[in-house]
Amino acid sequence: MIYKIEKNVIIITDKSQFDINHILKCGQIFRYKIEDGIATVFSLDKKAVVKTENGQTKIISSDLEYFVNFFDLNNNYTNVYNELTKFEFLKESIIFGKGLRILKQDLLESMVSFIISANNNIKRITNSLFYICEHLGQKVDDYYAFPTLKALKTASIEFFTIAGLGYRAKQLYATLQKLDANCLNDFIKMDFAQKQKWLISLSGIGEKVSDCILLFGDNQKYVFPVDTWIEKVYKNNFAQISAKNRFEMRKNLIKIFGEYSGLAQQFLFYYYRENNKKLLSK
DNA sequence: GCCCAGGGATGCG
DNA sequence: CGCATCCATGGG
Repeated sequence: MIYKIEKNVIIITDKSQFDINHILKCGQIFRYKIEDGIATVFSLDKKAVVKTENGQTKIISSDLEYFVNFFDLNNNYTNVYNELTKFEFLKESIIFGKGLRILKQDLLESMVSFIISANNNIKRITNSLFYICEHLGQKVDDYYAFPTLKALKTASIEFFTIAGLGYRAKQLYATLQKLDANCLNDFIKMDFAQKQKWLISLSGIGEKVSDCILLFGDNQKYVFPVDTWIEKVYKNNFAQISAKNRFEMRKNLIKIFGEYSGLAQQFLFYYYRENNKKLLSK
């Protein structure tokens, strides 16, 4: 057990298991703020405030059970770290991002977030998502919830354009019109191949976005989202393993990292994106 | 003005 | 199939 709950606060003392800065800044989530060292995280209609003082992390929320699952706190990462460290290539990335964890986010919120992420930058993705919440989500205390599917389906293409989605506005609109509570429930019962096939059949979702949704919104391990950064990492470090395109890079990387693919990808994305100038030339 | 950002859809051979 | 091209938009 890496946490305890005292006086309605989750307490974590092992920073090698949980570093809120790395968890939030590694690109898996967009709805968060860090001000004066205090992090605020939003997921669906929930909010958590995360403070770290004297090496002790406190998570404060009105729904602790939700955030125990969200932060995957019943999963001890010690063993995973030991296995990941065996990959020499990952060592620097793991040292840099020690305490990074894969969040267990909502499926629909992940779908919307990563459809918007395509060929976009993180700042603009963040602004768009907050805008959508402010205008379609219910107000809760001092913030806005992620909208319900019903609310999202009422939004027009024009609304999403104003939200800054660019050409992704009509893609998101089209996908939302295809969704309902039934198909999201059916998704849970599908096997991996069916899930991937269904996701890619939707507008605005290709292989990379599908991998992000499966990794962050469905806790899948055998995925390796290859975006522009991972492509650079590949060209700089795996040039000897020939790959014509991102599809082949993904296949090769999953073959190398196996069940640790999703997490390895996240460490690499974070490390190389944060340090790109000195590490990547191609 | 150019290039880039957590790529995907489309059309052409 | 593989591949080239287009797609909005803000920032560097």
